Amino acid sequence: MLLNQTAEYAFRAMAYLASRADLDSAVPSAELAEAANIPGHYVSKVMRRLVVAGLVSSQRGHGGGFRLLKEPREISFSTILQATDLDPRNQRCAFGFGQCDAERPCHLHPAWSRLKESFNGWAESTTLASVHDNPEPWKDAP
Amino acid sequence: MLLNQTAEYAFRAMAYLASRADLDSAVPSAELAEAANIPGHYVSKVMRRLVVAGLVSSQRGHGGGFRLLKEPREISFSTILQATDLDPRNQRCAFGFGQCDAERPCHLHPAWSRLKESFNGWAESTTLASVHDNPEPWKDAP
DNA sequence: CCATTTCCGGATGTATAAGTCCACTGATCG
DNA sequence: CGATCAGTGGACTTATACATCCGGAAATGG
Repeated sequence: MLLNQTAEYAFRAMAYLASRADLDSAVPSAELAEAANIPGHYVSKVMRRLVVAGLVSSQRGHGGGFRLLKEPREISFSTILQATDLDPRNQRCAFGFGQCDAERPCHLHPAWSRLKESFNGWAESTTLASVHDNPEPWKDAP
Repeated sequence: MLLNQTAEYAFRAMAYLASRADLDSAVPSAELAEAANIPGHYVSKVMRRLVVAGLVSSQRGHGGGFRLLKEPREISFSTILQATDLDPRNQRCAFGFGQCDAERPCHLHPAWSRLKESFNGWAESTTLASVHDNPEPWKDAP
């Protein structure tokens, strides 16, 4: 619930990119797969979305790989979710029917709005800079 | 995202049960399917979970159906989520690996905790009583 | 009792997400 | 240039959630 598998991968990959000392060096997909615990052959699928969304750049050939296009603190979780087609902004009301909206709300619409607002707030106010909030390095994971 | 399809059905079914004037009369699955917009043959699957969880009772035979076992205000969204195997309390950290927990948190664990706390708070503080917050009746949906 | 109603639950089918595979393209280095 | 490296993207397979089907069991009413 909350996040799907592909979004999780995207977050971990982005967090890994943001956690490295040299943000300008390229990280090949094999390293990303290992570091962010993403199935080897699935990395390219995940990263492609982030490239298309303009969050990371990709480079082919020797010495190529992926790198962040912005500062970690400029990349909100919301933009990562948008890149993985989970844009929290256009989620329909889970409780009403197709036509439930602000003008013709269902019985539970206020409850839905509260949830959505709090999720949106979280996604927009949290950025990759929070990678540095926590001292535990990724490498500690066995 | 946020809620899966089965959980949505469960919420709508529960909301319909809570919305009726006579809470003690039984509602057959055919009526639930119609009212809560659940695929006809899938209603029993959804309702079974709610029965097992002790939120509703079921009765077979003529005049049978489902009815709430508690007052709407006693039924929190959290208990409905638990009934549909989406217990928000035991969701692992989406950002860390398998071994990410409070003692050995990953880089993004604080961000995850904030999200989880806010979701838990919402699910526990919202009840089916909120069905009456909104004047729009379900029947208005074409 | 018997007929009917309604839930029960396993077996089965379908849609979508997740994951794999591979031939291709572009970049780099010697 | 030729060898190698690394992302690209389409085709394919697998896993999981969603949905359907149907025989059966309990409850009710006549």
